[in-house]
This record gives sequence, C-alpha cells and structure tokens, in this order.
Amino acid sequence: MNPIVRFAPSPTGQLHIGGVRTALFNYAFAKKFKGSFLLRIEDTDKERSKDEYTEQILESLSWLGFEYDDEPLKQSSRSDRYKEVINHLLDTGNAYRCFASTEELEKIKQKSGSYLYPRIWRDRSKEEVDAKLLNEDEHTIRMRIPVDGDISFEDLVYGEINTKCSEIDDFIIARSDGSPTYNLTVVVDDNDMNISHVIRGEDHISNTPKQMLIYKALGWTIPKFGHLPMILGSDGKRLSKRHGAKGTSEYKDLGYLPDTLINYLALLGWNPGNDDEIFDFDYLQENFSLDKVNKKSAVFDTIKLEWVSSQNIFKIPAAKLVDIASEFDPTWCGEGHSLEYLVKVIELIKDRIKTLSDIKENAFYFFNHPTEYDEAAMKKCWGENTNDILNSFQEELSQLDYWNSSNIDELIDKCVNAINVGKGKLMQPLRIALTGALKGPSIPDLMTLLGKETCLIRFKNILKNS
RNA sequence: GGCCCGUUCGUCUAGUGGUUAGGACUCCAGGUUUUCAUCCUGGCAACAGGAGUUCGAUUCUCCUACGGGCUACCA
Repeated sequence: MNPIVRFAPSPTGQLHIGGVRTALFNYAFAKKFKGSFLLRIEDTDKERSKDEYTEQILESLSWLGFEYDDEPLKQSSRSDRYKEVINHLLDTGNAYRCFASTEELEKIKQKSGSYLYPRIWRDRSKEEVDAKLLNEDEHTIRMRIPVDGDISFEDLVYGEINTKCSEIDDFIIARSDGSPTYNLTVVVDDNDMNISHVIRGEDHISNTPKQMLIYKALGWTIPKFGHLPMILGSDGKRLSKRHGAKGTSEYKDLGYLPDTLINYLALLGWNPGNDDEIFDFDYLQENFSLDKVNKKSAVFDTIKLEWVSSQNIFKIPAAKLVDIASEFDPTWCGEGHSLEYLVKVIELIKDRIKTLSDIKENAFYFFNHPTEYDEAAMKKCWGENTNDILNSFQEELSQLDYWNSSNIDELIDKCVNAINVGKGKLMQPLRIALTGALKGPSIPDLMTLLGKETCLIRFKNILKNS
C-alpha cells in the first residue's frame, strides 16, 4: 500500500526551520515509497492565524521544491465536519459538556495541587446539563477518557510508547465558542485525508495517545506514527527567534540555496548510512528511511550550514551560477557586460564563496575600479621603490601584444628578475592596484579577464594616489 | 509537581558484548599558492555518573544527574 503523508503547518508565522525538516522527511518518505504528500493548513487558532502567513508558507515550500499532491486543506473551511464529529462523540457518550469556568478550575487546581481536570462535569445528570444548555450557559466539550487501562503504540522512530489512561486528562475538544481544538481536528483531518503515516515533531508524542483515544471512540483506523527529534539552538534550547534567523525566507535572503537548506537539514537527525554529506533532494528521496532517523535532538549549526552551502555552490557550473546570482541580486554585476565575461568572473571567484550574498562583494572589482585601497595592505606592501617597480612594469605591459595569462605571467617574472626583487614586491602592489585589497584570484588570470586598458587605468589611479 | 523522551569529540554523527571508538564541520600545524580561497597531509578532541549482568561492557538492565517535550478554551 502506498503511504499518504501530510505536512500540517499552522500559519502563525513564516515557515521555520523545524517545519522544513518535518516537511522534508514526510516528503522523502512519500517519494521513497511512491506515496502521496499532502498539505494541510492548521488555522483553527483564529487569534494567531493569518492568511499572509499561509501565503508565505506556500511560497517557501515551493521555493524549496516541495510539490503536494492535492489542493491544501484548510481547517478553517471544515467547521461543519468537525461539528458533526463532535456531536457524534457527544451522542455516543465519548464526550461530554463541561460548564466549569476557567477561573473555577484554576481555583480547584490550586487547592488540590493536581494538574488534571477534576472531572466535575463528567457524570452530571442529563437534566442538569439540559438546564444549563437551555440557559445557553457557556461550556466546553471534553473527551471522556477511560479511567483504567493503557494505550500504546509503536513509534516508527522511538519504538514502543506506553501511556496509562489515568495520566490522560479529559481534554477539551471544543471550546466554549464551539470551535474544535487541535487534538480533535488533527484526528478528523488525518482520517478524512486517509493519512497512513503521521510524521511530525517529537513535541507531539504525548498528544498521540489522546488522539488515538479519539480514533478509537470513533471506530476509525489509527495511522502509524513517527516522531522526529527537535532542532535546538546552540544553547540547547528549542530553536527560536533568539537564535538568529529562523524563517525560511530569511535563509533565502541570506543567500542559501534550497538544496543547501535541504541538504543540511536532512543531516540533522538522519544520515544515509554512509559518509555522503553533500547530496541533493533526489538523493534524499531515493535513500531516505525512517529507521535511520535519530532519537536525539540536534543542535542547529550555522557554521556547518555555511560549509554545506559553499560545497553546493562550488558544484554548480559557472554559467548556471550566473543565472542564480542574477536572480538573487541583479545588481551583482553592474550593467552591460557580456555573458561570457560574467561566466569568467564567476569561475574566478566561485571557490571563495559561501553564500550567494558573498558574490557581489567578491565580484566588485570586476565591474568597478577600486574606490579605496585597504590601508593595512598599503602599509604592508607599499615600499619606497614600489612606485618605480610598478611604473616599469606598466611600461612593459603596455608593449605586450598578446594579452593572455601566460604572457602576463612571463612578463611579471621578467620584470622581477630585471630589477632583482622578490616576486611579492610586484605581485602584492599589483593586486592592491587591481582589486584594492590583498586577496583574490591569480593575478595573471585576473589581468587577462580585466583587459589591458582597465589594468593600465588602475595602475595609473593608484600611482596618482600614492 | 506528574508523565514521556533523550544522553558517543565543542557541533552533526558512525559503531560493536572484545575496535588504536570511525567520519564530517570548527580549530591548530605543515604542504601547495604572489595573496586569499580551494586542495592535500597531519593534529587536538567523546562513549554523563554509579551499581548490576558478564571472562569482558561504550554496547544489555537498574538507579542518579543533566537536557528536552507534554501537562492551554496554542498547534
């Protein structure tokens, strides 16, 4: 049987990193076993849910490359269905109305010290309840949890998990305004969507027995459950805003590729069973398996993310990277340069780049004359005779007929030998003149690409200034 | 407080009843390079603690500690 899984974010914020990982494992699981991946928007919290977040989440998901097999299901459009199920639960005695107020319950709790609902409305007479109802008193609806027995399931990741019914609260399935709560909607939807495997965060482990009780009360088939370890911040606490960027769109803006995020996140709590660390979405989909998922929560490490990013970017052919860079930031290359030139620029800087946002900075001097010269570098490399050295080199250079890397290289050697100084005495100032700083690609390659005219202008500029 | 889950280098992880406990990131040293980056070589660095089972436990069991989750008219 082909599995049907779902990703069910609540639109109370943009898609966060933990959500991406949950979606990712669901997706990979579905693809691996030729199943379906569905989407559900859990917007029963009217206070915090916003349509703009739904839009953002959908956008992020599509940016990452997730395709869902059916229209996303919005919980807000299913009130009637929930009501129907709640009434059924009421009719069958599996749920009951509770007219206790929050304040009243709080008082009891303080007195008794017990965290469980005291079940004060669990066994009231029909007359009493009807009277309240007739009076239109506010009330919630609670599940009638069995007093004895226990409920257990085989978690696809964590193994057997056992819970005593006596530990489970008569939890609320409908609020006083009649709206259903999470534990109810999730069961109804998973059932109606024919979900076969519920793969979600570990924070839902203790919700699972509650939900199973609803399935049982309704006589529905219980799906398989698999819980995923949490992702933590560097301080070991659950990943949150405090730990810096957390939303998917922020990572996009930072210059990470979808594949990078997917690659890194996949490695958080899962491994392919070999030493492969850099792989794409397809690889994950072919090799994913829930039993290689860890039980231990993992710390999100930006440094390693950056490494994965640099590896991924390096893999991309230069011509394609030009497109990607332009889409990320059209201003990275100025205007009016040939595609051929851009490709060569990217080729020269590709291995010095961690994220897409590094490109512009690293490519600056390919499109502009240096606007300033690194002070420390000047101090370090600009000696008494540097102007003379540079002058004589530029004279030779202007005579050079065939402008290519090896000729320039030869000329540099020739020049250095003629005046009998170390190669660095020429190379370093050359680099400062051309780029404004002391790092970057090979000088001959750089000069070849920049062209004779540009190089001569830049030499003139720096000689004028020093 | 109660219940549940977890604990291998700083971080992500592999692994087995007997291993020099392996890899990756970071960091350090060396090589390559005019420089930076890449790359190559090497190095630092871990089985939370205590009992028990066993000829032998990092591996199995229990306890403790620590961390996380749930305990909402949030999801």
